[in-house]
Amino acid sequence: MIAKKQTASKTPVKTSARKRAALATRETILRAAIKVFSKYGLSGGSIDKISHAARSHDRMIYYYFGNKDGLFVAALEEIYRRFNEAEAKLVLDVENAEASMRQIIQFILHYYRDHPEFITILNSENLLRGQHISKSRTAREYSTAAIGVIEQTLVRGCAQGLFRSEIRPRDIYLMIASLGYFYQSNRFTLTAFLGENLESPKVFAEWEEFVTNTVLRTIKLAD
Amino acid sequence: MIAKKQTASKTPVKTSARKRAALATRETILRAAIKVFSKYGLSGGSIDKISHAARSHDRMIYYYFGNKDGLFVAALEEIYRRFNEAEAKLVLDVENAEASMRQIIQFILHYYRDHPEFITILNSENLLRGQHISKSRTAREYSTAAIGVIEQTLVRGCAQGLFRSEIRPRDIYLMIASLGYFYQSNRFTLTAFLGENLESPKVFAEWEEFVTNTVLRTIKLAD
Amino acid sequence: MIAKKQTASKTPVKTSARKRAALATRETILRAAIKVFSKYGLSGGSIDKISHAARSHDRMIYYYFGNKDGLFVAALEEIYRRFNEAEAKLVLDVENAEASMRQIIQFILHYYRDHPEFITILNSENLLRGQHISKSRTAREYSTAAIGVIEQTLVRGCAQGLFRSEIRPRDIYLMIASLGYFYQSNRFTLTAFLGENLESPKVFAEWEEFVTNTVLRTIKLAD
Amino acid sequence: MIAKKQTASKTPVKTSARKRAALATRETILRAAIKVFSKYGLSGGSIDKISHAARSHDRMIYYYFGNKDGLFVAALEEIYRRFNEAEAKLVLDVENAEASMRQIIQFILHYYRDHPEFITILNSENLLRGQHISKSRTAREYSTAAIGVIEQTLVRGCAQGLFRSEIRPRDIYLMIASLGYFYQSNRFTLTAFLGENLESPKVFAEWEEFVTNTVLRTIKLAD
DNA sequence: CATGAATGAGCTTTCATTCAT
DNA sequence: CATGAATGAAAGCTCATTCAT
Repeated sequence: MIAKKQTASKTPVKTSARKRAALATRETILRAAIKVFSKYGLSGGSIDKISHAARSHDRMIYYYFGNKDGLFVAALEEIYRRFNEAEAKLVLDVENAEASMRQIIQFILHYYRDHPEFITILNSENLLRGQHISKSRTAREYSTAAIGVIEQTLVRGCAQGLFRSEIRPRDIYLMIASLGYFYQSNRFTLTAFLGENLESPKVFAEWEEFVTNTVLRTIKLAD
Repeated sequence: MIAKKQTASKTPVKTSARKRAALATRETILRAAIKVFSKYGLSGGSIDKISHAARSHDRMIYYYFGNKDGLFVAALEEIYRRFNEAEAKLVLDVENAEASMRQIIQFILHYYRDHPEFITILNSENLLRGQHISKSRTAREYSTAAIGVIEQTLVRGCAQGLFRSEIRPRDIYLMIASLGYFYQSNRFTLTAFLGENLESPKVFAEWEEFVTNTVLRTIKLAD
Repeated sequence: MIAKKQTASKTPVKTSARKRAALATRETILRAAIKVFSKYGLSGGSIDKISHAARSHDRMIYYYFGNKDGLFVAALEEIYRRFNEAEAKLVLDVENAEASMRQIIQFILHYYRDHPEFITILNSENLLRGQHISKSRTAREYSTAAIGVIEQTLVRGCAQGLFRSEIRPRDIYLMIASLGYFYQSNRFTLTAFLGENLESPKVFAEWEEFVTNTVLRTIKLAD
Repeated sequence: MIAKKQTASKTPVKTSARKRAALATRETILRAAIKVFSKYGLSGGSIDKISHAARSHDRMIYYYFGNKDGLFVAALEEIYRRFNEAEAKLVLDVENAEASMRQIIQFILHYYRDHPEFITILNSENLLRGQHISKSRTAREYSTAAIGVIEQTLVRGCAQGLFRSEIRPRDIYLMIASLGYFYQSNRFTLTAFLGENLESPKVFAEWEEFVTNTVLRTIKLAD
């Protein structure tokens, strides 16, 4: 019933081949699950589709993740983890607050564009009214990091006399996320709606520029 | 085999009781479908759940909508129709461009807040990569209206020397929609993420103000 | 419940347009039923497929034929009727018994080839263990005619000192029917089985010749 | 998702009890399928009827045969296999070609009489225009054997100066099959048609004699 | 660590048929 | 004479999950 978590090895020096194989199976299933859930949603992404995509067996999913919900939770945590990992690698120009902010905006918009599974799985979770994420302890930790980066940049910009002081980091985070997320999440209906292909590089680049200008206009002091 | 569309009656003066009842059945099913699809998504929203919610029978769904996809398309077009209908009722203060813009922003944000089915069904459609909307002829017509309102307001503001002229109406439409949509669509994961209840009236009001200020800051000429 | 038969008009001189239209509907449905039952069998040939093929409505089938079984019975009797009608048009060379027999064989083999629905519907009825035909009064009448033609020819051949006298007409009828029917009825499995396309004109012509020779060899006195 | 064929065990010495039980399940289903398809045809023979007849569950049919078509193909191949198996057991009197031919005719006619499922399932397949058999690799192999027996007998009879040399084995095969098959396949409509019960042993025996005499008359040299 | 077998409930869809006008 | 609306049962098939090794 209860999913077995990939526990830390007691003998860290020499992991047995068996254990490594097991981890590989677990990872393969998880990767497949992310792909399938991303494409079909939670109810549309069947255990069968996933085990097949992972070239494994239904039974293994129950072995490693307990049940379908357990697998979905693991998928959800994994996509958050990946986003965080990517963000941690972001090297900002500490000298230049505006450049930093541009980098952050670019990072978020590009991450959303290049990781559609991040968006679709989050949407699935929101369709379920966040019933999994609310139980997860890891979610909050990740948010602190994400907003932290923005906060530091805003503080630096303020100190340099470039940015407005009354701006809340959380609002800027939401603003950038909104402008990046909605564009990707709804690109299919928007494409039909606007009669313009939002997946074209040119259209995306224009949007990126608009977002960057708008965010900076929001946080910068008037010249 | 073929879904019957609710066609205009040939004898408009005297609609028979049966015909009225039939329309009612169709409407009841459609309303139930919107609710169920909204709550469970396309694959999660079973025909059975819908017919039960409509106090009708599975068979009638096929009678009126052909198949599940046909019903989903009808639901999709209906939520667009409703949004458009609501927007058409919006009475703007033509004298005051800034007030107009505030009204538009408020309308959109409130509409998203009060019609979660609009958001979840659009998300479902985007999960399916827009496979239904791309076939719909009505989508484009609706968009023209939605952006048209913004365009007129921008033009008026420009003429009055209040707004910047280089702003594209489509960008402002996307901006407002993004800021309103993402907040609602992702409110569950965001609530867990931020540790702040985005459904609280106070938090919503603050966001509304932020969005309004930000959009106006974007379009207004510097004082 | 009970199918309404196409009753004889009370005013035979002047059939009303309405009545003619009704007959047309009935005939169209019957023709469509024969096609559909022929292609899909009784259980595979749905009321819906038939009414659609007839460009009519399900309800009309019940109006004219009572229920699905009634329609099948009508189809069955119609294909027998058509066969009989065609046979009645057969003009035999009364002077020459052997030529007559050749004509009969050719007629049967060609009729089976050109009317696959005759074969498939009979097969459907036999799958149902003849449950419809056993109730039909018309079947026996038809058989008398069919065998009668063969009997007359055999008798003439006998009188002319050409044919053996101990031959039973019923056996010859069964023989010709067997050799013609099996070839057509099982042509798909035989084609796979023999690796030879039984639908090719050349292969059919060879079979026709073989059948003719064999039947004549059976009934003719040794020279 | 994919039908599992009953593969040869990797450890042939010691088959587990579970594996044996599984094979039994598969076999029971297959046997039930043959009975049900035989009685109701392909579309009339429902999965439910079959699983019930096999005292198993719907689900197991999909587990072992993939889908209904897969089950039908298995049934089709099985009845061919059985016929072939029975024919292989046929011990012919090699010294006497005429006796051999009588044995072959008797075997075929009796097999058709005693295995009505062979006939009805073949008819079902022909209704479907041979869509399954054409994909089967085994069909051709069986035919070679069936005709081979006749060919050998004809060759021997020729060598003994008893049979005509210009006779093609394939025609004789078709002739015997036709005369045996049609009689059984259409016995219900023929019974109504002829007013004679073709299932009575006496009538069958007479037909068997007629067929034997006719075939021999066809292949034998005139005395 | 892995797997083949089994299960029962649920899925979307089609069936033949009847009702009310 | 014809038709749109309605119905309940059953169809083929997939679902998440557990059992026995």
